[in-house]
Amino acid sequence: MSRPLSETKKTRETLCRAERLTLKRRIDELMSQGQAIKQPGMTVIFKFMELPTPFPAQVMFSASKRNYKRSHDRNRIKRLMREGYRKQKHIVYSFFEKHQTQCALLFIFTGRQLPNQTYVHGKIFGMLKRLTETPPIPIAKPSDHDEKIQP
RNA sequence: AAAUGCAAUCGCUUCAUCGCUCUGUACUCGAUACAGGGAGGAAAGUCCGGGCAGCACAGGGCACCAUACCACGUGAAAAGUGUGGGCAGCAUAGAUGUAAAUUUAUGUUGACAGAUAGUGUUGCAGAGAUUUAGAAUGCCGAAGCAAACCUAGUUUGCUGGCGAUUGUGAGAAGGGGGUGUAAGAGACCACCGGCAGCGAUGGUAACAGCGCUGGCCUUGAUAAACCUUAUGGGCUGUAAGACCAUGUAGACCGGGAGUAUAAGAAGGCGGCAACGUUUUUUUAUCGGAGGGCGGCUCGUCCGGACCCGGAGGGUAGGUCGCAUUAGUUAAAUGAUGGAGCAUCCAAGGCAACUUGGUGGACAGAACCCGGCUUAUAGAUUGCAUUUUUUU
RNA sequence: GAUCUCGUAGCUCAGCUGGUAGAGCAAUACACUUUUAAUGUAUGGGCCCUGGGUUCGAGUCCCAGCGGGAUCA
Repeated sequence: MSRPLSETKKTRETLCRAERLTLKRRIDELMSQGQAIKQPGMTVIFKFMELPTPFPAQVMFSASKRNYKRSHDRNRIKRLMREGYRKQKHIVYSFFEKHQTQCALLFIFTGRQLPNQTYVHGKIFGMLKRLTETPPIPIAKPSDHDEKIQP
């Protein structure tokens, strides 16, 4: 499963399919058992679990249909979030690799108005910084459900 | 030149860096490198239709639904749509005319068959709303009866006659004129108008104008009320459907039906044999129970023993369907910067324009195709009308 | 992707074959009561989701849109 990655692949600012969360069963598990970090405008749900990918994390992005009726608005928000994550993912990648773990991430945009790139970029940066402050759980052990959300 | 209406087209361009998706090729097989493709006019709404799939192979009649001026394309097709035409309405302009109006041209709009096949509805108002209606305001005093008087008659009242006038209403039984009459009325006459029928002419046709009738004129509106006529339509929908994998209950309850007939072949058993019996299978006849052809019925097909209903149990993963160079299964087109081109704002200028700033309409394919509808900053082109300016 | 329903007073709903808008609760005022509640009487409140069309006349019929809700193997 986990083939050793070349050093260039890890450091380059890419986001291919193996780095995205695509399986319905795993998404359901993340939604029901994951922990959440909330900030105004954005929420992150994450869970340390074993993933069928050489990358240390898999990610997905979402925007609520209730706040954004039009599909092109939701598409744009997801594209902006994907761009921000792509540029800054090395922050969490190095952190996860140091602790020998894998993590599933779900970014939910909860704002009301259509944002621009700099706003989303800053939000993603703050989120990733706070992720590095959480105590990671090695993938060998089952995750603890009753863990408190970090302030 | 501007504005408005209609029709049509476009709807940011380009460069650099980073990144996404599909296909192909290469090798050290990493999801690495290279090459190529990569969102609209509406992709939207799902309002119509087709491809395609299932319901047995998609049959007849009724019911139901849809459509409705004509010709030619497109289409399986009523349709829809394109081009051209006919008719009707509206607007503008011109001509004739005192005027009402008529007519011509241009533009534009029209769910544009039938109300003389039948049924229904037509509130309120009004005398009366469609079986030759009705008498409120009215007109008449010819005819009949009665009374009075100045008694061959006149007046008044009642019976009566009338449908012109006023008024109501969306709509009141063709128009104004004459004859006629007690008063009146298409009751009659000429003209005009409408409808129907017939005839010939022009046109492929819709239709047009013309002529004729001892014809009808008592016959409003509504079919987007039922309906009539003509034409078309079987129903359900890609969550259709096919295959693989996993799993389960051929169990339970209620109801119904009962294992056909004949011939041939093969095997088993009994018997010395003829033969008998039983199982499997083929053909022919019959086709009960029940079911299908999603409304009913006819007709037809399946059905050789199980069928119908109830209540439950189980699985809910994958591949195909699925794309002629967009293409996926949490679903790809983005970000940043530079230059240009629009919009908007501010300042300057008589103006062309200059400087600075802002910053790009509606909107994102999910099986495909055609039509319709809706959203749309702005730009361009054509036609028509109006206004102003110049020649 | 497909199929189907519903928009009427502040709320929940009637309104059948077209004729001009109704019920219950709520609100306001008055009466009763020391006061409130309950009760009784009266009153107001609607561009019938929006825009066109048919018709003398549309909540109702037809067309298009907007918004809510439900279902599918």
